[in-house]
Amino acid sequence: MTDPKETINIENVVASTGIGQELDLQSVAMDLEGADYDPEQFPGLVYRTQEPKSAALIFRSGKIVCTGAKSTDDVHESLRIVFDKLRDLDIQVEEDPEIVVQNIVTSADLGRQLNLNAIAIGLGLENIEYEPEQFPGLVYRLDEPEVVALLFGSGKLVITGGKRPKDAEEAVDKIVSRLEDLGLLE
Amino acid sequence: RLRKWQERIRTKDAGERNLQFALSEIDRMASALGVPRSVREVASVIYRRALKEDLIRGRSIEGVATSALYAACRKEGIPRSLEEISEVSRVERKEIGRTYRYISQELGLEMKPVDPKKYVPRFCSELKLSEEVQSKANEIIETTAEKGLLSGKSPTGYAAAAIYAASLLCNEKKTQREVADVAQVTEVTIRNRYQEQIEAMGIHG
DNA sequence: AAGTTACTTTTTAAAGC
DNA sequence: GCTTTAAAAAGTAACTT
Repeated sequence: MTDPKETINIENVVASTGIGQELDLQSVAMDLEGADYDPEQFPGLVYRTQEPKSAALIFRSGKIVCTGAKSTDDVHESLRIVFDKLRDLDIQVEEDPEIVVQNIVTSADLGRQLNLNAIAIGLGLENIEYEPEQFPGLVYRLDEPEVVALLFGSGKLVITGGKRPKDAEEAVDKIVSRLEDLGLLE
Repeated sequence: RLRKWQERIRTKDAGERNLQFALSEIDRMASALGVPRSVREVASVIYRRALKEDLIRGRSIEGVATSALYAACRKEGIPRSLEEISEVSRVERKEIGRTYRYISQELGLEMKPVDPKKYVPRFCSELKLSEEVQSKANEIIETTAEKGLLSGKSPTGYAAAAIYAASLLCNEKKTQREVADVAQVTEVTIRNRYQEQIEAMGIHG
């Protein structure tokens, strides 16, 4: 039997950083090829990196948000590319700006089908949200670690809201043990 | 001081008017849906609780009133789908769903997931199907749900597929389109649920 | 009927309305 | 509250072919 922990896969990492300098997004948009900038729609400029794949949102304040990376290493690599592109445009960028991981989205597989109706009752209707007319997943909010888990009938799940890869592992362990205690796994 | 007193009266009047508007809207929608008086009363109680707990701030009165009615229908065991509810409300389906989840959580309504069987009598009646078909549909729902087929599936689509299957088994066939129309789901959904259900029942149709 | 695209849920930062 | 970005899960829906 595969340990559900070993099925954990990081799907998306969101991080924030800043170059410590104000930017004229209009000119950055003109000089940076592939940049999408529509201030009427959104105040940030969108710049996509190909390898590793990610999308960076660059703001007038010089703050940057990076999304779509598959690991924390990829976040750093993507942002290094963004910093270099800005330097190519003669924009001063700090040596290495602090990068803060804000959210990690993970998927995992419990390896067996789940009876979501029974789980909703078992975990306590006051702690969960399960509205199959609106969304097929059961929403389970954990306190420790502070993450949100989406459980599906297939046994697959999504863990989001964590800041460290370890948060997802701890969450999966807790979910597995709670479901086992309730006799709702297998 | 006179001004402050007038302001209080004005505020009180405004609050009274808002409550009256919300309750009349619940009444109007309940009538349009044809639900019994007990449901309107439960909806009124939920709305007043939401008002007392200050859950309406930042939300529309109509949105909370509609959500209270949706919750009341479920609490009373005669659920209406969000699609049906949105047809008698000027609030869009997505907003009703969001507001419902919010007040449900905040008021601790502890709503159980909707049992698809609750839709069988009304849908079958609209389709003029016999008691026999209803029983068969209920049997299909119960048996297949026990096997875990219900997880994550919409209750209306699940009920629609079971009714379609039962109508075939009882020689009172209704087309997928006819059932889809009363349940307000697509034929594709009925087809998908139907296939899973007959397979789990060991039937070959 | 199959295939594609797209929307539902959750999370998170950013600046501005 | 909303706007934008990414990503997974599974269900439902609306298109086209």
